[in-house]
Amino acid sequence: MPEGPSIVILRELIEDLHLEGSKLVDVVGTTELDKERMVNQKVIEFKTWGKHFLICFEDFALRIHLMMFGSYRINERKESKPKIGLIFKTAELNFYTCDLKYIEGNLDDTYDWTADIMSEAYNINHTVKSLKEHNNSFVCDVLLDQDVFAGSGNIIKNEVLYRIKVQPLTKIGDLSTAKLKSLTTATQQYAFDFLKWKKENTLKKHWEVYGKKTCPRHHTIIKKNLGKNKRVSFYCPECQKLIELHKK
DNA sequence: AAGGATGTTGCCTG
DNA sequence: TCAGGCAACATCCT
Repeated sequence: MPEGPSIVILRELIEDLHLEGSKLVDVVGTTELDKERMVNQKVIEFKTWGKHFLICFEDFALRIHLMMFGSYRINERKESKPKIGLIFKTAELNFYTCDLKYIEGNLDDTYDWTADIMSEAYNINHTVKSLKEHNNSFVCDVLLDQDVFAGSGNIIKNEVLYRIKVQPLTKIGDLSTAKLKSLTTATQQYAFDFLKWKKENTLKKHWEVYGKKTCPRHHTIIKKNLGKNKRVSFYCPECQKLIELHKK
């Protein structure tokens, strides 16, 4: 389910219901969280930060993270009980298998919006700067680091690396500033392509390496668990060579 | 139909 | 001591 663009789709679907300003009539679900706290509270806004979906109230927010297996239903219910169900007078939002948490106070104190690849506040120079604090990290790890690229996930990671022709085990310190800039812009660009394709239901069709056997240039793709997190990487050893070519 | 996967945290161990 | 490994959470598709 998740990766930033999918969470943006969720926010847009919910924004279409125009629930901002309305109060929660009831809150149900199997969560251990204090559900009463939200009853009769007015929702100010729905926001996203990376893979986080945020329901903002006067002085706190509910953070919903769909993790790997999360799902939701809008004005519908699944067979199973929701982890949390938010009942409004005119609508209900049900979330399943998700991680829930209250964020206290101003969200700006918790979230750096300039790191969110889907945000209008996303800032290329700021991201290049934070990349340079990870000179010794592999690019495949950094592309999953939510403090650097909030909202990027394993699909985005693999597709971006193919687009910019960088091998997953390249160290950030071995990339020129210009290449770091391409990495940063390509991640944002791919995220918005992902969003568009996901809406059209054509996302899979556009994958160039993720889940593929051969790349668009017909080379055999390598599938391997790489980096400190050992997440699966798909890459083309021909198109993405591990060389110092990018060093200036 | 078993196995793997768009994710993250926190505990255990050496 | 702390980094790395790995289980846990729980679902759906192939």
